[in-house]
Amino acid sequence: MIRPSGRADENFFELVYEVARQIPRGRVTSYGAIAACLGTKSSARMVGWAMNTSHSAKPKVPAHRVVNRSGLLSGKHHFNPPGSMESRLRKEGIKVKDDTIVNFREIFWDPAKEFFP
DNA sequence: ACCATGACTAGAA
DNA sequence: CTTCTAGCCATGG
Repeated sequence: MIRPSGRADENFFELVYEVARQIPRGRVTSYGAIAACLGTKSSARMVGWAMNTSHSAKPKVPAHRVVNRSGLLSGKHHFNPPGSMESRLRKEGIKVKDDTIVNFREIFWDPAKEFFP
């Protein structure tokens, strides 16, 4: 983990962006997984908030590859247009049905296990 | 300062 | 499977 402090600060957002940018094409992860990777395991909500403000982040953050722990596209209503999240995922070969990633378990990318070698 | 609201989650029933 | 609870903490009224 990067930040053992367990406390969110300005760096937290940048760290969330960095991790999210490492998500490979065609793979997805969850808010909680990113939070855990940063040492703020119980603050998945803050990861969600970070995604909310990630629209202005540069380089771009693939926020569409971050969903909740069930594989549900809980953040689709924050995209313009709302359907763009699903279409981007489909474009990467990810199957989505009823706002949920079908093979979520198989394409799940855990930053704690695969980001830091 | 107090209170409500979330792109959340783990655990319990 | 569903529903509920508690923990989380930045933001805004």
